[in-house]
Amino acid sequence: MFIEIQTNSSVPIYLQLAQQLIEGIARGELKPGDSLPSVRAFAADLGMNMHTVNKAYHYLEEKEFIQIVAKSGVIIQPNGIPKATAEEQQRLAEQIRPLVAEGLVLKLSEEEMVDMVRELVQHIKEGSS
Amino acid sequence: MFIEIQTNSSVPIYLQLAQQLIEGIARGELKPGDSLPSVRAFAADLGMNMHTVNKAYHYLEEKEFIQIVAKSGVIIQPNGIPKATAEEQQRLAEQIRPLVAEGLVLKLSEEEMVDMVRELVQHIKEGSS
Amino acid sequence: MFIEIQTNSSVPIYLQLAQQLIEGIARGELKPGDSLPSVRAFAADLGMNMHTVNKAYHYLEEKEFIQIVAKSGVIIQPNGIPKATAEEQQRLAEQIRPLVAEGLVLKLSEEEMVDMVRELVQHIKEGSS
Amino acid sequence: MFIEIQTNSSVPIYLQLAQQLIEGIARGELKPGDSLPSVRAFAADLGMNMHTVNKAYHYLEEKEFIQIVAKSGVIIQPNGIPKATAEEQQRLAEQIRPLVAEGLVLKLSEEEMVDMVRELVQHIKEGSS
DNA sequence: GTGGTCTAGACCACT
DNA sequence: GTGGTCTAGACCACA
Repeated sequence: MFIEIQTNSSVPIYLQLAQQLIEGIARGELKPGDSLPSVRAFAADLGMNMHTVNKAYHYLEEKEFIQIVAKSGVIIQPNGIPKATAEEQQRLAEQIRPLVAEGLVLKLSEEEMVDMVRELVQHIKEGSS
Repeated sequence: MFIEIQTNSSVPIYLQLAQQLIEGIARGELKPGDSLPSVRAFAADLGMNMHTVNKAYHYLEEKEFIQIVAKSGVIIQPNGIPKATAEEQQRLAEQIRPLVAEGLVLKLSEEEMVDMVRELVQHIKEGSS
Repeated sequence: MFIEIQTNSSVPIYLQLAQQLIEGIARGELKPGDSLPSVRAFAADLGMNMHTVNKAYHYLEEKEFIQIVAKSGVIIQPNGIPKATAEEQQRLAEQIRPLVAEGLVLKLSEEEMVDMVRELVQHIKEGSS
Repeated sequence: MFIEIQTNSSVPIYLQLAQQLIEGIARGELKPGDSLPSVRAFAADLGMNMHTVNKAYHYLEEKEFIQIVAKSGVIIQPNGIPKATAEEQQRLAEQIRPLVAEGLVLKLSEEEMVDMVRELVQHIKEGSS
């Protein structure tokens, strides 16, 4: 699992890390029950602050994508991650909404945006950037 | 043009304002050449600070969606907004990517996400939230 | 004498007008003693506010490039414009300075900037933009 | 790095600061990767407001002369600043143009103006005012 | 009356 | 401790 951080991005480092772990799960590279490195080891590995890795883990725990077992380790949700609730879908839609609006202003057609999503799905599943 | 701000959202107020103006443009409610309220009038109207409106305006100016004509007023890009360049599309896709990844983890199918985008397009064009 | 104003420029309109009149003088199109349109006529001609033309004229008067004779008219300095004093040269240099610095940061060589100036001199004398 | 601000100049304070930082880069005193003071520390140092320094930094960031790494600090563009594009050269030329025109009106010869530029280059590189 | 600029002081997210 | 955001209130240049 390669993690690549853009230090000069406006996206916080902890979020970039969390998002890349999410992609790892989406891709099936990280499976239910798999364990993740300890905060300390991961931080050392990635050359970032322990707090930052910790924050990424807690972000994923809040979404129930992982389980943090104190003094033991971190594992991908072992029971599998349940299908999005209507609420979660709604929340996702609200986050995508301003981007779709911007696309429309930039004169992208509905089909072009749909294609963009389809391509993203493929890229994520293949692990290509 | 109704603007609705969530003061307790993690999305900065200036961004929420900018995004809703973008939806207004996408919906065709704000047409090229239309003028926007003065920073002061708008701020008073929305119950926020002048500088916050100013920041939203500058954000939109940077995207070339509006023109700030110094000491005169603010208007929607009068020449029309050009179609997204490949770069802009790429940037949009990168912003949507983590959301698509999250959708996949939440076991949404490609079609479900495509439908989500289609619905968003309709909602934005109709002006419904 | 064609005057072309960019309404969406950050350079104030009165300054753009004044600068173009200065180019007219530099080019020799406006000669000592030539008269300029009245504030009222010029404003109507250019579709701008009287105050704006007035301000441009006063700007040029302060530099002693023109003479405003109350209730009579505006003429190009009839005695000819004297060569820059050391002070005036100094002031010009100070205004050019930050632009030269920016050129250096952008890795332009001294010669490239000198060429830029030579070309500008030619363009101004020919009246090309 | 000495910064000298003229409070009674018509050039905004934030711009004066930015221009002097640009000179620092041009002079090589500020090298790629060097860090700049925090907005607060610099503001206190210079006796100005945090927001004014912030504005100068954002101005330089827009020009891609520096990088603002959120919540971490500000550094001189670490990859080095690329050579001016044709567009950037054009923009610079347009800014210099009215000054050259004024020089011509003040009967400066092409050579005198070229010398002025050459001297400016020397002064900037030496750090003399 | 408009946006531009500046100051002052506050809270927050991130590292 | 850093930059990001927000509020508040002021003066100025421009149209």
